[in-house]
Amino acid sequence: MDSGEQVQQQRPRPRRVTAAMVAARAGVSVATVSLVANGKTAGRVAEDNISRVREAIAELGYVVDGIGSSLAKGVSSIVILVAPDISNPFFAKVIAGVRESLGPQYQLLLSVTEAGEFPEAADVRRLMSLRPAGLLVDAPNAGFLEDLASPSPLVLLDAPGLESYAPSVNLDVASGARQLAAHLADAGHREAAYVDSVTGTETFAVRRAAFLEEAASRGISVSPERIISTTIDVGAAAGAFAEAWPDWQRAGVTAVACATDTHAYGVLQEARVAGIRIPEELAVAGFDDLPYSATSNPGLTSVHLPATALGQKAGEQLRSLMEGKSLGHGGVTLETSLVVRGSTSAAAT
Amino acid sequence: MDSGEQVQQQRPRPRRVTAAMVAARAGVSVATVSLVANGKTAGRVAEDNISRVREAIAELGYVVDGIGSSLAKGVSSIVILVAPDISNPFFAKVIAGVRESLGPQYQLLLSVTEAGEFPEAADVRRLMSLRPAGLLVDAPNAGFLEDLASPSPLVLLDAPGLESYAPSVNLDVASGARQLAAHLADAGHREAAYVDSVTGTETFAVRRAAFLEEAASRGISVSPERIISTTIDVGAAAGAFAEAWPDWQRAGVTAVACATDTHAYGVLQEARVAGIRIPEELAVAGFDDLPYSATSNPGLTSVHLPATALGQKAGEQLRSLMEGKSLGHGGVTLETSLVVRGSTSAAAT
DNA sequence: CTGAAAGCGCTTACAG
DNA sequence: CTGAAAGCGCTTACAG
Repeated sequence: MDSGEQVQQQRPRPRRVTAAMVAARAGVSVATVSLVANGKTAGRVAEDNISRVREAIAELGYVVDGIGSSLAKGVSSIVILVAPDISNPFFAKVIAGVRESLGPQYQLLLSVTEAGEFPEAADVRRLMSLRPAGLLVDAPNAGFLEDLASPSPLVLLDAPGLESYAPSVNLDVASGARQLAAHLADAGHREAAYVDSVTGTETFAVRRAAFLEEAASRGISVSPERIISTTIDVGAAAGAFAEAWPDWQRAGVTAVACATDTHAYGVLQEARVAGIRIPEELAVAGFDDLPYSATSNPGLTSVHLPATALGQKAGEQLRSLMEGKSLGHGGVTLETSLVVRGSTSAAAT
Repeated sequence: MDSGEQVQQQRPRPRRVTAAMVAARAGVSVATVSLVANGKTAGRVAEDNISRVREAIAELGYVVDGIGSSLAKGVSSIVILVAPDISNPFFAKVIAGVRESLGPQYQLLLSVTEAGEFPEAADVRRLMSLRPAGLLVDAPNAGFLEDLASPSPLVLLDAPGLESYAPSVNLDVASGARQLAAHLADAGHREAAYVDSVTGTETFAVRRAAFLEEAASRGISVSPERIISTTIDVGAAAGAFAEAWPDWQRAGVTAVACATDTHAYGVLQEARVAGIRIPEELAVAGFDDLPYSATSNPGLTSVHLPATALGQKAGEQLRSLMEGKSLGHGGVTLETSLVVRGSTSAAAT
């Protein structure tokens, strides 16, 4: 603690510096100040006026007022990121990627709602009244997009099957899901279960469908009563698994695939409590490949999803849109891949 | 995937509904519309006009324009949350807590920067030009607060020693740190190391100082060369630990305390690779008590920090401030407590 | 109780 | 190249 007791400074409340003040100081009109402040001087402002204004701006510490500017332009510098599940650590990386590619000109507004929920129509309206420069929607469902009808540039993240609504950046989760099913089949599993996310987003439907299809085609049985759903929460998943396990065990289940690593952690946790040996007695796997999946013991087998790249790509696309460029045709799809660790293979760590 | 191919709707671009349109429809002035829309009718608008306006609002789907309103009022409905490390999952809970207590009237704007960095003066200026209704700053340092000089209501989170700058909600991390040192001393450790965060925020300084002091007083030696720092990242911590371990081992180190669980995961990961037995050969502990700490094997001993409560309390305080109430005297401090698990105690899980 | 009007701070045709 | 002016959508004294 290097700060000790500090007395609250009673600074003279700094008056907001306006374009008019800069104009007066530089001896020009506010129109000219606006042109200079926005870098729109090309062939419209004399060199010496440019420097006079720049000086005045620096001296007064002038910053264009975001609100006034937005009202005049009809659009703000805010980019809204809507996502159903910010509590997933996966998401922090997505945000970081978005931030990086968006640059400092845009401010990122996070729309946070109840875990797994999308904002209500009223919330969306309120958000839109901020006149966002652009919108990013993560893991949406069709219903939400129908309601949205955004007049602002819009890019979807992780929205398989919804590409027709807006430019999308997707993850090839189906491929990862198939790799996982194949891996389990190769290891000799014949009876499996699936822990899904209750979030009604398309990406989870795709993960499950692809896994089930590939599993079936490889002789793994996953009957409907062996598919359960919980929120993306370690405790919730642990509880649901604890409740389901006796039946599953009786049915000879030897492998559980989970919609996210977070769900899988819950299963691992409960398994430890219940003394279920992993992977000998039960193989466990998830999606996300969170940093902790490499750390847990045993390590968690997981479908790696490139979170940062997802955010970056989406930010890039949105930026192009906001700058009025049109996008190269077809959405972007990023690769996923299975990372095998000790939770499904005694040979791995 | 229940959506299949959808054809992009070519909706007639929905014209923005303004107060003037509502006024025309209801047969009143825009002033009256504004009063009704803002619920400031008490003794100023006739009952039948209120209902006429309400009807018109509903029929047209009018929403007060955030930008126009902000400009007129001089302040927006945006609350800015500044934090140096959003990649820490701890943070997602803090955000959720803030969101909950702030209510739907305020929009949460996230200021995201490079991991561990605070926004530059220029970034802050740009943010302030949005005329935020309030500011929340997580784990700040004194320098940043000096620069900030915010005219908006401001509440600090996890800002030990900085209470003089603004109302604060703190975590008693020192107490947790002391409990941890005591726990290690009781377990017989005499030579320890510390993995710190490079983020120059006060909370980490307090954690370290309290740990070192209590350790020293209980006969645990942590010489300066046994204090290393990395970003809050599993891989970075793993690498730094790998490099330091040979020396530490030679010096007889049997315990490592980490500034965050994330750092500790890195140590656990590297320990597994290097075949270091936990906790027999090396005891490991962190701060945060992330959900994964209960799941890892061995479980990670950690100082539990009440993340959601932190966000909630801070949101509450800010809300009071924004509503013009003055705050009860003295900052709030939330308890922390040590959770002992297998990483420091063979007896625990 | 009501509305006309000023004003918030800016941007952008427009006339010169 | 430059500035006066209109306008963005709202809120808030103010006069009635």
